[in-house]
Amino acid sequence: MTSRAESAAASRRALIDAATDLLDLGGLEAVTMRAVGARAGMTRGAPYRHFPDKEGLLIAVGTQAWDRLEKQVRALRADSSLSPAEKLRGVLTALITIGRSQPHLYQLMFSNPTGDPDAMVRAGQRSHDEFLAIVAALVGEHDAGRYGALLIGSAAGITGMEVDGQLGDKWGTSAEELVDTLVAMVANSR
Amino acid sequence: MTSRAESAAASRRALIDAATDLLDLGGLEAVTMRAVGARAGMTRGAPYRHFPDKEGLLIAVGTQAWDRLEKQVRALRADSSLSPAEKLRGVLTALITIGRSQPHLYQLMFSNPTGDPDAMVRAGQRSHDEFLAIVAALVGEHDAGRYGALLIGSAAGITGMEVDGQLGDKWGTSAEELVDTLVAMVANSR
DNA sequence: TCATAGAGGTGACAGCGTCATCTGAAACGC
DNA sequence: GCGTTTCAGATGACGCTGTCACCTCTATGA
Repeated sequence: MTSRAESAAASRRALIDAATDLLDLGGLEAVTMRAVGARAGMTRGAPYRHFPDKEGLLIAVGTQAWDRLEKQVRALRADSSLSPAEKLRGVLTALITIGRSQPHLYQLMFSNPTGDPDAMVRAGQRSHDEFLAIVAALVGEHDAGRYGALLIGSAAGITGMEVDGQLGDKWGTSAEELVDTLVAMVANSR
Repeated sequence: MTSRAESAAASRRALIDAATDLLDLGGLEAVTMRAVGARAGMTRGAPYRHFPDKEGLLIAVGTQAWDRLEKQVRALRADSSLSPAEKLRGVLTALITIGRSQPHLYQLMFSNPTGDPDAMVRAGQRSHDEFLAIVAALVGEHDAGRYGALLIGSAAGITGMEVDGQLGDKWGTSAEELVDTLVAMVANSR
């Protein structure tokens, strides 16, 4: 029934899920290898059977989150009932939603766990490719890179402010309003 | 000559400088209370005479960086030889420059050291106020908040991508080009 | 059937943030 | 001028962390 490979894969998944839960519940400082092991029903040394070190585990957590986002973006792109601008708005809204519901995970996705400078970048590569296709449909192939980077960077920064609670009180606006403004500006600039 | 208050202030400054140096040299993980004390010519317990804990020291480091930026923004705003759009471009470029020359400090400025959710926000308050005045001169008082948040968030996100080295190879653009695009879009949207 | 590989448990170590306690010198009341 | 207070800094200690070496046990494969 439970072959060794199966149980190893299940353990790996349990560890990633435990780390994600701890991240959501108590932020990055709550994610200790000991706590992750305990929450996954193991002891402190067990995670090292599946990940080289803590950073490796965190990269796996971020990769899983990027994979989930990629599926959403892919679905949006395939939805023929939406206009290019609506698809773009959908992607940026999905980003905001992650930021709001899982702020610590969101920060991890856009962070750079010391060491490999672009491990998390690679994790988000497929999402970025999907996103680029949506942007290209709106502004054309030639400007897709420039506007894509502008939109992703802007959305990331805006969501970051939203996550830190800076938007509402201080600037009197919301992340959605800013994204709408941004999409409208890009669509008009063509 | 060196009264007690003076030497205490000097020690405090030395500790902040030491922490900033360590941050620049080896990232956040290199900033340990022990190393900060040692670099400032003291022992590990000494920093606790000037800061309640490590987070307090980091907030002081971030506050100092925001204060420096505020002076730059203030000077830009006062420079009557610049157009509103040029002033805006100058501020965003200053942000990019910090991100490039002191990436870890930059991340700290926009991070949220666990605990007080807006300690760093308060640190940047005066910079933000100065910035808001510049934006208001460009898009009018009514839309200043919305466009100000959009611009700050976008610049922060774009610089973050630049810091992580994502811009050049992957999207084939630069932070300056994106900021120029952004400023042009905002100026045109009026 | 038996050797092996690999998941998981356990003891140990150095480094960390932090605190209680001690020391010495500057500041202050008289 | 002298005793007292205050406070910067030094030091020992504690619990927690990431990580490793080593041990145990069981599914796997010849």
